[in-house]
Amino acid sequence: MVDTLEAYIRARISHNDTQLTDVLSAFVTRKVRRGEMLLQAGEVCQHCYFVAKGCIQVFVSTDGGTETSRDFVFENNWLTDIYGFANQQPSQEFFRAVEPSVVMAIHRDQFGRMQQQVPQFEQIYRQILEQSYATTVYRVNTFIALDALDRVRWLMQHQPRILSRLSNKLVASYLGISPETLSRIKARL
Amino acid sequence: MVDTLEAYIRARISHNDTQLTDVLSAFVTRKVRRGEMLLQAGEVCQHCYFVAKGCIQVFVSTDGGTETSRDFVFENNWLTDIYGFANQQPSQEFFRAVEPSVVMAIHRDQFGRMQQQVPQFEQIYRQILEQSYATTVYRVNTFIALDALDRVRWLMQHQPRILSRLSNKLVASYLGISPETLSRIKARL
DNA sequence: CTGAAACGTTGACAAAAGTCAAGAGTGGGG
DNA sequence: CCCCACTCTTGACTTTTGTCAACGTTTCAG
Repeated sequence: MVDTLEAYIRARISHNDTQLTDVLSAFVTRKVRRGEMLLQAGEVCQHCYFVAKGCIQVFVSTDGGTETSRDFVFENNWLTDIYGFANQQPSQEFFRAVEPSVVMAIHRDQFGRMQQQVPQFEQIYRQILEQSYATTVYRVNTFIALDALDRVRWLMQHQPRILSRLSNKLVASYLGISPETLSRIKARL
Repeated sequence: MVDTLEAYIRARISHNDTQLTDVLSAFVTRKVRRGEMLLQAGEVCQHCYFVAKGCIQVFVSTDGGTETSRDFVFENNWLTDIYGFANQQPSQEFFRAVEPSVVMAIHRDQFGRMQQQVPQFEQIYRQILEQSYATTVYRVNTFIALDALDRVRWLMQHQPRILSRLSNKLVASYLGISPETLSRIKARL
């Protein structure tokens, strides 16, 4: 699975092979079973993950037990509680594999070391940060304004993968609507 | 107004006075009238602003003309379309002064120069990025799950300034509810 | 100061979405 | 490969929120 990560990095930064090997060896491969948690709310996130296979749900849980998904991270994407990871603050979110998954994990300490040793690593971090931020801003702008129907339409246009690959229950938790409403909306499209 | 920015920077980075002067001189002071736009959707954001006084509304506009506010940036905070600013992409958002305001503007070219010349500048940028990201994540997690009443309660707890300082219409556009609903909710609290 | 334009409040009604329940369908762990 | 737990769908009903309208209040630009 390290090849997925290697390809990702090769495509993005200039490098020499020694450095690339160094970077790759800082990552640990980890299999995650369906339903298994990678991070619990309240925990301080110590790892940055590259999802090599599968899908990780990022969600919050209310007192009533309702779960709301902020994001689904598929293969070839990064996953971490960025703010908590950088500032050693407890996470408010949970990470859970919703498919059998494989992640490449780098510990915070190694991550810091890499940032100092490999300048391009810093660049990648900033790219991830900027990209994640842009995605989240987009999500706020879209969803505060739209009703249930338009949210589904938006998802069909911008994230069809979420609709086709995940259960209605999960999709509904991403859209902030009930599964029943989602079911009815899909029926009349 | 440059003193506001100077205090902000002094409080955050180690420096020598020559560097600080260099940094400050890269900024241009600009008065913004109430209602005046600092950025139009579709435009590429060329500046990073430090709001020294007043309040800038960050919002999107739907085809129907409905405006939804993603953020209100008060004095002592940074304002830019981060993704578009960094990647020279058109903005989807508008920036508008909702109070008579004063901003300190730094052009993208100067910004890049400062990042190279003053290492701490890079740190500040990353801080802003991480902070903005965290805020936006918080907003998504909160609002997708909550109904109108709980959104208002959340705002009272976390952003009372928005409630007390801005008009009901603006607050409603931030909460994603109608002004009438907000008015009714406030009446029975 | 002042008046026009925007804003806030309230009521009546309509539309959207949630809740609860029950039965059919499905998928993945053993 | 099969069965059980979970999910999906549909219906009936309730609750929440939006919309439209009317009118009083505020605000700020000239």
